[in-house]
Amino acid sequence: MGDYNIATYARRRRPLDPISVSIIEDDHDIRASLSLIIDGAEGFECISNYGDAETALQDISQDMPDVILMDIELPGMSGIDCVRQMKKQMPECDILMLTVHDHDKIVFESLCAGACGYLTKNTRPRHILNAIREVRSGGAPMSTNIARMVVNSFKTRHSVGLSDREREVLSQLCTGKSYKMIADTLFISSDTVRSHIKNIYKKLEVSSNAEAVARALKEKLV
Amino acid sequence: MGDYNIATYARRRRPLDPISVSIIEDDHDIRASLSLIIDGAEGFECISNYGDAETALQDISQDMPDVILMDIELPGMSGIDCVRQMKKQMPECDILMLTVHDHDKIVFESLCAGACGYLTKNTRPRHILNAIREVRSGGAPMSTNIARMVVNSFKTRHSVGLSDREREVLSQLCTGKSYKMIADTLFISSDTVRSHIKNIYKKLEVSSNAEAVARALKEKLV
DNA sequence: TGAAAAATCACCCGTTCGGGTCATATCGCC
DNA sequence: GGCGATATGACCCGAACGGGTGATTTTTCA
Repeated sequence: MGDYNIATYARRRRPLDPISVSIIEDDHDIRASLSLIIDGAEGFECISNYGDAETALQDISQDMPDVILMDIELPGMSGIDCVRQMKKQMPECDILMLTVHDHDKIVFESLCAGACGYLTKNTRPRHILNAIREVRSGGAPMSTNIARMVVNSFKTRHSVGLSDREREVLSQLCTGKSYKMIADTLFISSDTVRSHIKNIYKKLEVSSNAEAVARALKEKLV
Repeated sequence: MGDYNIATYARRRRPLDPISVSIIEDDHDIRASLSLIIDGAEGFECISNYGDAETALQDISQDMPDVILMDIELPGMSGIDCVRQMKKQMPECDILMLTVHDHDKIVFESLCAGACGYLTKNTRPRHILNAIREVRSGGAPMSTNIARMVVNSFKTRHSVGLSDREREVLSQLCTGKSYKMIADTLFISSDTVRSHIKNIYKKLEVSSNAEAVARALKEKLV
């Protein structure tokens, strides 16, 4: 803990130090070329690399890198679980996923675990270096298609054919209010609220309060 | 509708056409310089610009731009509401927010409304042109700090001191299961589930199913 | 104009939920 | 060894909820 603070302090005091990078990637060739790319560039330093998550988790706190490049498909523990652990050990460290996967689930899980950026493996060397610089200066570098995926995930979907009033009631429900409280807020009787909610349940194909709230929030219906 | 499809078809067939851009921005000077920047660049064309949302909404369907640059602070209807309307009229059109605001709420509201990217106004002219190109090729250009803000919003927070078992029960609750169903899933009695849930309520400071689910999902506790 | 959809309200009935209280077993930690 | 936190379980009670049925009014749209 003491060491940790000193390291952080040193990094802040000497911003012209090279950015130190660790690589976690099971393919030896890719690991070697990433290493070369980073060490060969002005202002970057590859201080360690690992072929699996377990070894990395054990040893990386000695390295204290500024940035980690993380593959997802590793033997044993996945790169995503590894991110979760790493972030507990070193919350100040920026982790960039560098992987072939570009499916929603994997991308979002990585970001939830604490990754600060997400590059697909076809990214050119100079773009990788740019991304490392960018993440270190407070950004979140992503491949273009990943960025769009991330931004699209915010879009409110109105897929289910709820009426305006029903959406209004549902959004009240999502604040955790009781029928009575919703009724008071919308200036209608609580029987009317019940009536709306029964219709909402039918349209959402659910049968309880919690289920409706869960669907509404997960699918961004409100 | 017919016109709309023809326009789309034409755009897809002739990718070398300049990218057509409309600007919605109330400051005349900024509007004029953006116009100049875009028209002065190879491969771009500024086909229209508006000083307020209402006029834009009325007339822009004639312009059918590929990309819209949208300010947020407009006289009358806000840029965010304008995005919502525009997206209904022209779902294929990419909208980039170009504004001074960089507060969470405004940024996320913009993206929920359907914006495909978000640039802060200190963005350099050539970066604006890059962003337009990027959004047109399926990306989601954002200023670096905005990107980090967006990515951070995914992070699972474990701020509230729930025990592992409590988190497990809560995550079941968030799927909309009844106490009985959770009990069966976790192989415990439903009275135990109730007991856990009562403790969860205390820790989350809530007093109902819906409220707990809402907090858990909104604050990403599970 | 006239049918369909949406919004409003009411009542019944059985089930689930929320709050309270209490008890036991286990685990980690000082 | 004992204290606190956690996990497990039970019982009671009243309030809230879910499902069904039915009715009136307003809005919408063809």
